[in-house]
Amino acid sequence: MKDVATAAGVALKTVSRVVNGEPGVHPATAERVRAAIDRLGYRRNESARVLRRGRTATIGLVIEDVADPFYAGLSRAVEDVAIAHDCLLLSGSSGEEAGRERELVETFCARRVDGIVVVPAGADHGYLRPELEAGTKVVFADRPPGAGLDADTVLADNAGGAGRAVRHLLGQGHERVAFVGDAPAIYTAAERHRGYRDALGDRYDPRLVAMRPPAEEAMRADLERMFALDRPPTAIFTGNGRCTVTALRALAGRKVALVGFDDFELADLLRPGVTVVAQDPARMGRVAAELLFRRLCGDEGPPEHIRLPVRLIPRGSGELAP
Amino acid sequence: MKDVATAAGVALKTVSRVVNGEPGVHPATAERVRAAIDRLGYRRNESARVLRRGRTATIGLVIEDVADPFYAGLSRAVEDVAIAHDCLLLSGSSGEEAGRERELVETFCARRVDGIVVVPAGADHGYLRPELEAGTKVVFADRPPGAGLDADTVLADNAGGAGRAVRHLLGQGHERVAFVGDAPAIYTAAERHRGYRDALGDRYDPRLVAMRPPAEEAMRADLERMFALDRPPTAIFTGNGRCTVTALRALAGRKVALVGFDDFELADLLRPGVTVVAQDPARMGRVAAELLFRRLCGDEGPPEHIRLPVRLIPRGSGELAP
DNA sequence: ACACGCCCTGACAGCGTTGTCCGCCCCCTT
DNA sequence: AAGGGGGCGGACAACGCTGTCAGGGCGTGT
Repeated sequence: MKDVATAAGVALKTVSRVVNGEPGVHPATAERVRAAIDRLGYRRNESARVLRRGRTATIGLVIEDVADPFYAGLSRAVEDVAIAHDCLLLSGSSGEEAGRERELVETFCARRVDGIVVVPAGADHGYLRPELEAGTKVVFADRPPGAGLDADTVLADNAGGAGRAVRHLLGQGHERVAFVGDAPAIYTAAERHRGYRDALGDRYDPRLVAMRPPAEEAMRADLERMFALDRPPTAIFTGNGRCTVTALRALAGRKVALVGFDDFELADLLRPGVTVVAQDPARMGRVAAELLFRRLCGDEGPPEHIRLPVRLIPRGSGELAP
Repeated sequence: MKDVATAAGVALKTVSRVVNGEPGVHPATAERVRAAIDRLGYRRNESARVLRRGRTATIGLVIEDVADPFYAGLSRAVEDVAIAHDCLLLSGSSGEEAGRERELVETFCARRVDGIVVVPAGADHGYLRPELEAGTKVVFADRPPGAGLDADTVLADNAGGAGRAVRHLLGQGHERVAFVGDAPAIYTAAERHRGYRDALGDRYDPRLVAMRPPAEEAMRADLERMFALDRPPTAIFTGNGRCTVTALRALAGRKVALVGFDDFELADLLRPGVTVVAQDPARMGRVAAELLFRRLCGDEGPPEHIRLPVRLIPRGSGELAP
């Protein structure tokens, strides 16, 4: 910038004014400055600007894994909202590890992001307290923060959606509905299990429940165990997109009714089409990011807890008779 | 930091030394400083650090759309490599618009990212020249830069893979193989078309070629037109993952052999399984990012042009007889 | 013609950090 | 006991930018 000023024969501050489109610069001068800028290939140093002004125009996003379609969709929506607010997005995948989540959040804070959207992997967010006090805005998406922290949260209607799925299967005449979900430590998995159990009431049988990170072999074993029971399941409710896909593989053509939580591409092209309880990851991302920007714009209201609806999409697999 | 120094009763610089783990600080002093840091919830301001040191420990990634599984996979791989080098990742989606690509790249440069991995949407990268001269390292992935710029590039073997797919279909006895690809302005689409045409030789018939952004209705019309020909296609080669999925929907059960470029989840669960020429997006991301970091570590060799192999995965749809 | 005011420009400080350099003090050696 | 050296701590400037404030030149009104 100094070089530009020298080249254009003006003061540093005048160049700054031109670069920032501030008023009060003679058009001819501005033109000379712009010419110098082009000639020298000058580009403003945002780090210095940030240092001076205190706002980074950057938000952070911590998700579980960008390569998961659910989070990819959420990610894209957050990005779009950020762009609309002239912000950039720093993102990182926690890989479902609390430590990694914390590292990411702390790194983002050290870079003075204006705010963060977090899909928490850990259960303790005490480490966030100093950040929150320092004014960093945080919105939790998909899962709530650990106990003792009341913050903005955007969740899907997990238990409700699970209940919906189970009642749909019961409505088809199924009496034995299994649940295949992710590790119980994961909030969404636990909530969906709760919704499943509540909807089943007396019919609930823990032998029909398998909860662990989805892996084909393990799931196949779980399913075999269930099918070997006296009264085997005639329907399965899977707890998230990856569980659904893994289950479809593990079932290998066995004819069972199935409803999955989370929609996924090609669910309609399989035979039978896969009935799902669909969330809208893009909407979740958008809502979370918009809430974050409202906070950044000075909204100081009490923490909001938004619950997004889910919807059942019948495609065939959930309508199979027992 | 000043506050910490005051609180600990030491000089600013001493705190800096503690924070950076520099030697030459008495253990007791260091402990006092750390206590003050904890007490005050101090966190180093990276912006100031960047300003002073000149390195941001951040790299940029410009892709077409994070929500596309191909780019999501690539993205995750780049992120992993960045993390391994203690770098953060700024990412943005160009949405296949040259202007947006340029904006993203320029914004990243203004933030002084150390380097950028770009999946170019535009064809003219003259705007990058000043950045390159300023020392910003750029690696192109999936598509090469526009003419006149020789830079590090990581590409898949597009034409070769397309030829492979077509020869596979010809080997099953097909004489009429159609190509359904993305817009011809997209490098990968054009290359795959080239491979397709070269492999067909005399059998090439432009009436069996449809190239445009994949949308179900338009593609259905294109396919109907082809099937209405005197000698309709008995096999289809689709030019990328989205085209494959769109084509599967547009075909709606019509029995035609099909090989798609790009693998996708569930391709094995459809009936028949979808035969594909698979690239490895994670590998592309990893290779590109590692090349970038080699450059950042001072490798000044001539630009590299890496071509990644693809592999044919037969699953049934490509093995249907005419 | 003079005063006043407006428009434009520039000097300067400071954002929070780190690199350089200097000086103190203590301990060891002679 | 005096001199030298090393280990430790501190003062200062600079990174590139922007906010504040002051000042110069020129037009306008009386």
